[in-house]
Amino acid sequence: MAGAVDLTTHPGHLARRLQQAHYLLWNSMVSEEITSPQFAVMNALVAEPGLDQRTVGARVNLDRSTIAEVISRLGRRGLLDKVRDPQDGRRYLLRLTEDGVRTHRKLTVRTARMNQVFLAPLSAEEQSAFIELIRRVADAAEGLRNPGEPLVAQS
Amino acid sequence: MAGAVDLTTHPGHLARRLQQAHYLLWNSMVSEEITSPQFAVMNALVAEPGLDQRTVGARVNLDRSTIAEVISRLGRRGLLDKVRDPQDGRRYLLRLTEDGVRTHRKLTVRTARMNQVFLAPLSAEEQSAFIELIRRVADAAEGLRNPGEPLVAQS
DNA sequence: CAGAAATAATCAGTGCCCTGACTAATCATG
DNA sequence: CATGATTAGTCAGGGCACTGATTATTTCTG
Repeated sequence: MAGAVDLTTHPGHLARRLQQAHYLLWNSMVSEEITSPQFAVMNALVAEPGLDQRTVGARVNLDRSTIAEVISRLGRRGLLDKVRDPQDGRRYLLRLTEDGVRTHRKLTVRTARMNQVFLAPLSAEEQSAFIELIRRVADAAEGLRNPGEPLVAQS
Repeated sequence: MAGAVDLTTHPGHLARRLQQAHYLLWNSMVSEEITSPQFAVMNALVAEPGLDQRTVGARVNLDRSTIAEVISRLGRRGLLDKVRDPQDGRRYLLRLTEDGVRTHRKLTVRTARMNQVFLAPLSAEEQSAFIELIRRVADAAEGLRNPGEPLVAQS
């Protein structure tokens, strides 16, 4: 074992394991059709209908290429509509269809149940700490890449 | 915003963001050639040379398909050797090449630096808590899928 | 020892995630 | 108002991650 490190102390390796574990739990408890990133996009459009792709991507932390794929899949399933912005011909304005809204509502319930199961091994205080610590590390790391961009809206 | 949930309280969404943030930091601070999962595989083979694919996968939490791809890439770059097990013709026995060992050693140093930067926003106590909480949640969620399999070696 | 069950690896198919190069539309400046 | 810079979206390419089906080998059992 000369030279090997203990990966269970490496946050990156743990982050990957955590994400995979969540992926599997989502599949078994929430949906086999809609993925967690797809739900995040739908959720952003429930909060703010009519956003363009780029902005949705910023809201849910998906880059321009990935958001395009996710949106194309949601569109193919009839959960979302794309319309050219008449004011700005580069943009597509996105909004959920009736079906999309219904699906989002249904998954919201299941997601809450899944979150409980996922966090069940922790006490209530630990759950809050867990959420807060991850958020701080993720925020900081994301901030390293977008040095200029303020996190709160800038008018 | 009727019906939208706050994703910053959803551990799954945070896990994805954390993993992505780590991916980007790895790319800029450790290597653009070798990925974090590839490093994990190499590390497992430094610890236990001669493992077969399946077992390496179990050590680093990668499924049979993914581990095959990762190993194939490492093989193509000359970092790892695959030899049929003479005792069991189904298995491939894996071990790093000289170059693989050298590369692992070099990345180990950089990985340690990256971990410091990644965790820098947390105090020392928070860093320990962060690691421990993620590990407990990931362990528990992984346990949900492999009900029978004990976590420690079983003879 | 032959047929059945189990196991290691592969393959096809889907989806997420990034980068770099490209197109089309808009905006800003001279 | 024309040219250049910026911006929204697409596309090609590489890598990670899963499932279900298939192949080859070994093991278990009658």
